Amino acid sequence: MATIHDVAKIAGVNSSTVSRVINGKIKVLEETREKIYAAMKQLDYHPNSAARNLANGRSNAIGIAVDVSNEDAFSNIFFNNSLFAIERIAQEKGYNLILTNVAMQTGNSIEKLILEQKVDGLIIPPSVIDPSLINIIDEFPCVVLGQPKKNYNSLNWVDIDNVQGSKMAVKHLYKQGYSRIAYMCSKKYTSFSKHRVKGYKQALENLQPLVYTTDGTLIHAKQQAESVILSKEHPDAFICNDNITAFGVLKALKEAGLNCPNDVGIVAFDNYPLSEFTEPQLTSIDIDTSILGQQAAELLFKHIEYQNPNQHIILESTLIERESSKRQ
Amino acid sequence: MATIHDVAKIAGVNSSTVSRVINGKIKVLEETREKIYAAMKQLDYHPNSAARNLANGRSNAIGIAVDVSNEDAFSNIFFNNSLFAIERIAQEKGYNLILTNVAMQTGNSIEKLILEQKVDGLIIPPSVIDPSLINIIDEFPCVVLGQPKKNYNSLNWVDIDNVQGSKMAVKHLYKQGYSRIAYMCSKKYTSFSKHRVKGYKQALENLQPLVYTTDGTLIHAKQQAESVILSKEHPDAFICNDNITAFGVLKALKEAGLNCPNDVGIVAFDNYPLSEFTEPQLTSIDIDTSILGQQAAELLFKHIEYQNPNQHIILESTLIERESSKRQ
DNA sequence: AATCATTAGACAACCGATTGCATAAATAAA
DNA sequence: TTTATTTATGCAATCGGTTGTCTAATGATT
Repeated sequence: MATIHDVAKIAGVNSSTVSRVINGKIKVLEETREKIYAAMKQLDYHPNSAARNLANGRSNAIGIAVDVSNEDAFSNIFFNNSLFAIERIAQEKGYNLILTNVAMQTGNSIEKLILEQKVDGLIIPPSVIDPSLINIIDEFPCVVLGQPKKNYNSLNWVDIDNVQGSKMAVKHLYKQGYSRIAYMCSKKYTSFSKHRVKGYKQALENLQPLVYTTDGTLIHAKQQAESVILSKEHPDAFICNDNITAFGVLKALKEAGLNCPNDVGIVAFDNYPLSEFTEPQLTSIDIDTSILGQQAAELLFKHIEYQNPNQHIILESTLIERESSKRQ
Repeated sequence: MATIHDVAKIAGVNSSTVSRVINGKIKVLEETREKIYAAMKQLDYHPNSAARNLANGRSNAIGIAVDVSNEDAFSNIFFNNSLFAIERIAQEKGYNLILTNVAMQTGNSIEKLILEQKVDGLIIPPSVIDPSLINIIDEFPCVVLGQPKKNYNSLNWVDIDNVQGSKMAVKHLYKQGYSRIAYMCSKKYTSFSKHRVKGYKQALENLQPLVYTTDGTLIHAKQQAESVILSKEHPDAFICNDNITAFGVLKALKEAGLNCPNDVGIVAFDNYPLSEFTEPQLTSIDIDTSILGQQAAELLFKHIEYQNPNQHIILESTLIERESSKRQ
């Protein structure tokens, strides 16, 4: 591969001049510029990124960490619109995107990405944050995709307003005449679920909360629902942590001979195309994960290019009323 | 950040010795080794990856290109198990994974990844291959995720046996007593669809093929199906290019008052958890995209670490019989 | 015409690793 | 004891860019 020195030789100038021309850091005679471009073309020159990174101390890459032990893409918010949005913005900025899954770690690669200077910034899920990582991150450009625990609140983060989402769901169900509202939570440990359950409990006010948890699979959601609706005083509405869970609950209701929405109502987080397909169609809390990713990326680049924005962004979610919560 | 020279100074040795100790390329006195490790620890030393890449001419990264203009993660095979599997293997090998979406390209970044030496190998979809890329790839380690066009057949690739999948579907439907089998194709231009349609046509033998295409959305699949089943001589079975399409067709059937499987049978590609949830449960052609990704990654590393394997791998798919193709 | 300012580009150090070669010390062989 | 061999480590070049500083040439100022 041709180097900058080869180009310089052919153009009859010094490599420093070539470098400055490439990076637009100098005024040169039109004639010189043309000779350089001609040489670059002739040699099909492309700057070596490692050399460039070494010289200017940047990697021109951002890292995105995900934490998924389970290959089921449906249940993983990162692997949908967020990731696309982040990739798009990185590309616009001329950055590469390095993807790493911390769940199947052989070393702690987030720390490696920072310490070996492989990335100029990071987008991470709340689940990977711990004191030792915090220690390393310090002022390193970083955005958390989801609200971290309170003691890590000085980090930049972007999140859906999950608390508000749950509250909307509860209020909506109340208004529709449901009174014994349960929460079917699909994944105990994510920050999303935690906040949703929190909002649910707050909105219930003095009533007794009913929270059930599943391992995230449709089957398990169905089983959980089955065991719940057997009792006489079963809930007359479920808020489901995601679409898959809702499908499981719906199926359980059908098999138990209960009508949704008349006997039991459902509101579900996520708003996949499939939620319009079910019978009844699912009332959903729509979270725009594409904007989530976009905001995270923009925050990150603010930090990289300018300074730590020290910002928290909470995105509103909207309730889309469909059939599953509308008694006839 | 501490450099190798800082470590060397503190350990009282030359940086070359530190380098060789780190890379295990030399026998040193136990005493020297200990001094070096102590210094590394003291300074919290981590080698700079750019310098390392520059010096040894490798990037320790592989690139994965995807070609998705549409954010709908459901319809995109890359973003599910394949990507996970690839990431896992890359991590095991100590490589980083650089993700790029060629569909929203501001430059042609696959070529950049190669020419600027940002990656040591590439996994690409068939859609991005063209003569100019071929020209650059030459003997560059590369694996295509999906079978490319015949004239690019010298590339390494991994694919599902889509032709066989369709054939299985047709034969299965015949055996179940269906005779007018249509193919509902969701995305015209992917190599997957092409081979599936091909297999479908071959298995039909002399019968007239009926191929309908959609834009990939559930809604459009439903509309297409509606327009088809109005005619008196409508198909009595559909092979659907993916689960989403099948859901659309199923919905159209229900609304038209046609019973599935008794009036119209369905076999669908993909085997998402949801296919067990529908009523009737979907007979599916299960393709293991996790193994697809794994094989692709393994092939790529063979090329990177050893030599061009010049290999094509075709993975069998299996038909999972459920209710949607079983007349009662 | 003499002086100063500006401009275009060259020189060389530097980024932080790796590695071929050289050398000193230690050990073995004669 | 001298020479040959092995072992442990140092020296310095190199990978391919970037950038601070210097110089020569050109132009402006008085």
